[in-house]
Amino acid sequence: MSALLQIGEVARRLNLSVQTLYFYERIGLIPAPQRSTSGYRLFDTRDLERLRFITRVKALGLSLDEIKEMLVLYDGESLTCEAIHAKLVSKVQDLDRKIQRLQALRDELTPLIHQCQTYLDASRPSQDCAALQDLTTTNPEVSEA
Amino acid sequence: MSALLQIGEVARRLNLSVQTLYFYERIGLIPAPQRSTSGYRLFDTRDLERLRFITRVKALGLSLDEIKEMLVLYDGESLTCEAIHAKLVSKVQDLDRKIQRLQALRDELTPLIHQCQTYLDASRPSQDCAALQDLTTTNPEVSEA
DNA sequence: CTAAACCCTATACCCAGGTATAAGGTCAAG
DNA sequence: CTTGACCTTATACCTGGGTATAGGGTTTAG
Repeated sequence: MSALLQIGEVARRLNLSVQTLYFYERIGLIPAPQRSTSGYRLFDTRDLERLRFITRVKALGLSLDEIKEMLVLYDGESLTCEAIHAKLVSKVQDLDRKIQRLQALRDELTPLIHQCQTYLDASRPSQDCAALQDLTTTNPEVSEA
Repeated sequence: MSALLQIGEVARRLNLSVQTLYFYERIGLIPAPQRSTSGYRLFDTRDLERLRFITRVKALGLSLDEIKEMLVLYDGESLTCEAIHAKLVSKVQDLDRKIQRLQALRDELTPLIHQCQTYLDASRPSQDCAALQDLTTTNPEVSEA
């Protein structure tokens, strides 16, 4: 057990492509692994663990840059509960902000749909749309855009 | 009134950059405007109206491709209530899907935060984090990723 | 000995929605 | 007649997270 694995086997086990592994190495997400005499990459257990950490955190929706920050802590043996807690809290706040922006957009669109619906209900399905009139006559350059 | 405007003035009025207007022309979002004898672009009222429509719809969160589709209807005089209604409904559905994905992510992160909190409360703030252990020991290659 | 199945590097490309830069032409004021 | 604020084109660059392709070397089975 705990054998050294070639890149293809690693890719297969972690469900990543070989190119993705090259890419992760290139951007410094993982360190350069050992090489065989012929120059083949050989990944050990530590490498695999690090990659598992990466894929797991990535699946949680953190960006590669955010993961890189966590890996600095991981490398420094200072991946404490506080540090992780802080990262997770800030990520959740970030998600909340994104959700709110999308909700706001949805809330702006919904009345326009109702407006269209009113026209459709009035059996004037092909008339110029009042909602469209709003869109062309409002002055976006004056609003906060 | 209804004078012809140079590109800089148009950019100023619509709060866009000149380069963005070039870009919109290049990708076919707006038609090539008239030119002066010296080759300067001259935008008329129709051009301005079209741009106002674009900025307004863009502010609603539609992509330039989606706007291009709406402009085809606009150009064909067939920008009916039905057509707009359908576009808006599909956009709202799209927003709903995005919101749900972010919510799911949030729901996955939250218990991890609570787990961290438990350790912090137990006055073991710098110990290895149980949440992290979960992250390194679960097998992402087996899950649905 | 050869063919398949691996591996390597370097480079370019993809998406969206622009932004930046270079290198030049035009127009009005002073 | 020159300066500065405009305008023109073409081209390259940016973000994020990879994917694709070209042109090689290696290893293993038959």
